[in-house]
Amino acid sequence: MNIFARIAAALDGLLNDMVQAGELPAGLNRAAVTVEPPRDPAHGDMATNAAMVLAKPAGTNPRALAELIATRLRALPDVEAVEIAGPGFINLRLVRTCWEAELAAVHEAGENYGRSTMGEGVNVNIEYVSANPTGPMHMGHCRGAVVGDALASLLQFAGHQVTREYYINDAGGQVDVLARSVHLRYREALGEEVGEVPEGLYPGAYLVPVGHQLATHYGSRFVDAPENEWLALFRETAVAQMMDMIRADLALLGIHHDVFSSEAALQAAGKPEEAEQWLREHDLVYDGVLEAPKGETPEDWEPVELPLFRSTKFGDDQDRPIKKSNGSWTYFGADMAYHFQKAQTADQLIDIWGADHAGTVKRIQAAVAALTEGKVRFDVKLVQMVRLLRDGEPVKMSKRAGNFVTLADVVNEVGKDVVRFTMLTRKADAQMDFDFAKVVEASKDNPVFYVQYAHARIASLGRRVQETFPDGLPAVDSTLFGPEELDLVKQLATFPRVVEAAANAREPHRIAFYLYDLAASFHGWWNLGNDQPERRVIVAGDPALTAARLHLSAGIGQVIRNGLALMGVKALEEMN
RNA sequence: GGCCCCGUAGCUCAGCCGGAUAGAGCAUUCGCCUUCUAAGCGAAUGGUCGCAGGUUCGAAUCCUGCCGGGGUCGCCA
Repeated sequence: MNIFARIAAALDGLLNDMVQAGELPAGLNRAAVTVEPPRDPAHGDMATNAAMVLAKPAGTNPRALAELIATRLRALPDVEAVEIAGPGFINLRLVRTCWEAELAAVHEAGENYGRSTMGEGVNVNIEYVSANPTGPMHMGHCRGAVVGDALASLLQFAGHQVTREYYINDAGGQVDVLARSVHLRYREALGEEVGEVPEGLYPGAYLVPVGHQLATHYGSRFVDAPENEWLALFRETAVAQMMDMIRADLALLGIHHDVFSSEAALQAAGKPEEAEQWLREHDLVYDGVLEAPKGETPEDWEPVELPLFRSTKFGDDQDRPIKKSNGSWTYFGADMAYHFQKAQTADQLIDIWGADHAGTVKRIQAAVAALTEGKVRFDVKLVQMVRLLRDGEPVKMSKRAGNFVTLADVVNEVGKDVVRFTMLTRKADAQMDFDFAKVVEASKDNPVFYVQYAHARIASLGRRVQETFPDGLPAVDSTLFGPEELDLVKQLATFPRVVEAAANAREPHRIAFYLYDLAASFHGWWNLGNDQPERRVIVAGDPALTAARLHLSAGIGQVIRNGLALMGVKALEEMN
């Protein structure tokens, strides 16, 4: 239990005592009562809003109630001072041994410091990436991949059972296009002059080897054969190889999914039919005709009767077709069944989507709400687009000739850790720029560098201290800490809170911001030693002080490593 | 036209399930250092939190309506 939760629990117990003593009515809802660090550290170590929240339902005023609570808080052994301020805040200051103990707890827990049981083992399925298996990963997929993966790690660390899943869209028209593109490369491999790849087919050279392989394997038997004889075979072969490429690309980023689900397999197993039947029985699917979209009507608009899901019952603007007029499933129809399937084994679902699919969020949430009867928490996290820049100039990309920036290109240029960290330096639903020059810049305004630099400085201490104190150091005496050192410990102590809050909000970027703040505090502390050698971590001639400061530094390093681990970034031992 | 996201300092962005004088980096200005604890350090200036209402003891945060930017819009994935 972290230090804030511990004080919150003590407060809760003390409120119970007040009920017993008749100072508070029984049965008050305490859900809104918080214990958190105040915005201004001058107010103390922690603040609670208990008096303000409970005063009205208790029929008293905040200041009077605060007095009663404060009296009991003062009796707690961890509490050094209590003050009432503003409209009824209760500010408390903890005894310093609390913080000394917290630093010890960082060392004791090590890589587990910050781990939480908040998730209570709840089973969360998080689906991310799910790029179409028609080519290598490009930068458009990158952000969602990193955000999804970091969120998965974060939820795990916060006590959830996490499944990382990838949905392979191997059943739609695009994979047929892929198969036809491969057929062209297959003919090419057999010596045919194919010239320029026709419009509408995938031009990328990455399909050449697939064509070669098919040519080697099957010879010329499919060259002039009708499409129905080779389409499925070519499609499956191509998809399998594209997925190998995608897995390799993801591996470059350190991403490994637990489950790969195939849309084709889902359909072959009759899952969409099952979902449809269940929905029809509950009058949530009916056969109907949609109105033409408002605004401009498409020229080729023809009213058709289709099986429609009543998503309007769940807040969508329009009911949505689950099958096309040719009888095959729409993407939504299959996706609905897919989510239904995921909900069989998971307590909560999360999808990470590109913002270009924002328009379809309501219908899938409606479908999940319908099929699970509202029992499964389901979040769709939208990840906004990333603009690629080189020295401030937008990187030109044309889809033609496969001239797009691939994920592999970027990772090879700036490195996995830089890509991952940078993708987490904005909240997911805000657009961001990725400038090749800036992300590798060695300066204070590059958070990647700044955090890594802090860790490298700490790591350097371990190497250097042996030169200064070859005979070793005495045991740690944390009573030697001054206010600056204690402030750093207090900042470390908020890490478990940040983890829980970030997991709860499904916002992994908060870890990155926390680490940046922590690094900034560390650098500030470190810089005190610039003009005052006695303020350095390693103080020649003072082994006791050195031991204490080294202990704190190592604690900071530990928390930085733990945060970076959640982001999937390796901490550097030295800068190069 | 509908829907979704965003709108906070000159710029790029944080702001934790509403909380006490709204934060950081860059830029600007002013000092310091020119170092071997490495690619600077310290400080100051700077904001009607897009606008207008509403809910609340209390709103950048929640609700409604506008304005501006981006995205998306029948059976594509």
